Order: sequence, then C-alpha cells, then structure tokens
Amino acid sequence: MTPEERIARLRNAGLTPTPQRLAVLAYLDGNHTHPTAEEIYRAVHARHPTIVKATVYNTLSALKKVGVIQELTIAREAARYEANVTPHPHFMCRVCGRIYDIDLPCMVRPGDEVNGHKVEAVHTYIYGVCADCRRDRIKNDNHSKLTVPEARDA
Amino acid sequence: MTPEERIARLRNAGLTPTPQRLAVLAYLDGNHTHPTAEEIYRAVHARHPTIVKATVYNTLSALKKVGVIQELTIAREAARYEANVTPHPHFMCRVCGRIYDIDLPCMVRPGDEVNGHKVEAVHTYIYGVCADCRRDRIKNDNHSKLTVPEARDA
DNA sequence: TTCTTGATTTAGAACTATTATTAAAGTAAA
DNA sequence: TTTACTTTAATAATAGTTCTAAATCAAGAA
Repeated sequence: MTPEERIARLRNAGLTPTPQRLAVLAYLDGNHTHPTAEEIYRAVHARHPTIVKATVYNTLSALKKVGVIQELTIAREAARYEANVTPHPHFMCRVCGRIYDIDLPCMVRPGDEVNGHKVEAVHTYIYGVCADCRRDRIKNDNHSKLTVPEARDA
Repeated sequence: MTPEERIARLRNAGLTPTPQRLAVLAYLDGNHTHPTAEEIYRAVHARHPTIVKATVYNTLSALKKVGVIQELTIAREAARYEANVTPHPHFMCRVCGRIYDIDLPCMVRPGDEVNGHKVEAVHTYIYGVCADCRRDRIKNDNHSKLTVPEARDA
C-alpha cells in the first residue's frame, strides 16, 4: 500500500492523516508478526523520536474503531494488532510465543445470529506447539539433552 | 457436586484440598456468570474473611494448571473463569457485558493438527449484542428516547 | 493571510490487573 | 516431634493501559 493510499484510507474513515497515524499504519501494513503496542511504539519511535506511548495507544484505538486494524486478545500479557481485518483464526505457540494466521473459515460470521445473539465479530484462538517448535523438540530429543524453552500456560 | 467430591478432585489432581481452594472451586461450581478474579475474591472473602487476593490468584492458577477450571481472555480488562472445561464458544455482549456459553461444536479440537501446528486448546470468542439487549433496544426505540448503555469496544 | 475552534500530541501521573517476595502458618511424612 | 514441604497472608512491585492537562497542530471562516 502506497503512502497516498494510506492517507486516503484515513481520510475516508474520518481521521486526519497525521504523521504518527501514518507511521503506525505503515508499520502494521503487511506485517505478519502481530506486534504488541510496545513493539509498535519501539518501531515507530525509531523514525519518529518525539512520539510517545499514549499516542500509539490513541492511534491504535482510533484505527481499531474505524476498522482499519484488528486487535487480538490472544494473550493476557498484552493486546496485539494486525492490519488484516478479515476474520480468521490465530494460532499461538506456547513454546516460542509466535502467533500464526490460520487459513480456515470461521464457523460463525459477522451478521449471523447464534442463540438469538447478533454476531459482530468472531475471534478464534488456537493454542499449542507450532510446527517449528515440534521439529526442534524432536531434534533435541534425538541428538542432545538441550533444554526446551519453558512451556507457557495457554 | 458435593464437598466430598470436590475434595477428591483436588486430591486426584495432586493439590491439597485447603479451605481456600475448596471455597473458590465451590463458588465456580455451577456458576455460569464467568466471574473475574476480583468477583471471585469478593464472593469467597465474604465467607473466608482472611483470604487475600494473591491467594485467589494462586488458587485460580493452580486449578487452571491441573485442568479443573478454564480461563477466558475474552475481555482485555480482566481474565474470567469457569468450571466447565469442555471446549465451547463464548459470546460477549458489548452492551451489557454479559458472557454466554454457546452450544456449538468447535471446528478444531485439542489433539488435531492445523498447518502442522499441534492443537492443545481452542478458544472461540464471539462479540456482538445479546438477545436481551436487542429486545431492550427495540423496546426503547418504540416507546421512548431512553439512552442505551454506551457500547463497549469489542 | 490571520483568527478561531476543535482535534491531536505530548508528558507524565495514575490506575488496574496481575505477579513476585518473604515470612508465618499449616501439613504430612519419617 | 523433628524435618521438609506446601500453602497462605501481607505487602511490594510490575506491566499494560488509560487519564489529565497543557501545548501544538490542522482546517475552515473571516
């Protein structure tokens, strides 16, 4: 997405395209690491040294409100963000902590109705051990007694 | 579940059945309100005036670790708990904040594999407006200009 | 342009949920 | 009944996030 397109998107959403908001949006754009507010702050701060954490929080909540980004509550420690707003499940590895997008359809979709309740958003969080970490585990078992990183509670 | 059954369950799980743990478990038993640690603390404290919040947190994490209760991260403000550990979706109303159990099968189950990742737990959180609040809204629209409680961000 | 008004950012304090620390008390086995 | 271990209480500390107030900025009106 070009800077011009980003400006247009914010304008369309009724948000003034400030450098801070554009920087946050640019950082999330095409980023698949599902960063926390802290990580976004560090990255944006490197280029915009005057930006402050509260602005990042303000920006994230503004972008979320207009539907430009999505907030994940997959882990209790911190919220995570992504620019991909199409509903899709997420997988979190309890060994390495990485979060993966899962390419599977959700059984319920916004607009649907379940038990008489109107559905507006669906978040599916899957927890377990990712392919990488499973491979590493087997390797370590075969070749050495290297300790595997402490498992985190799901 | 009788007190004796609860004692047996904790013993089986390798936890000494202390009054504090039994009180927390008894409170969650058959409770469908998905209370927060704070709410659990208040309820248990009424009967066990010496109990302290840290003990409630310790107890909840112990019970969670042995699989007797389940922790929901459906809302960013606070974790919520329930004694029903069978995997099932949850619905949270953004008007009243209530959380409902949804009687629908999950598409992925513990033990399955998705994209090469090993699944250990699946949490599905559905956000929207619950049946009660939809009804109230219509009623208010028809009869008066009463304000509806402020919508909370999903 | 300059003025005005509201939106936005900054700076830092404050708050909330949670975890860590340590000492006291309780429990269970030898 | 000593010993080792577990659990609780009391409190301090931390992390993530929100709030407040002042400064700055953006955009339209005069």
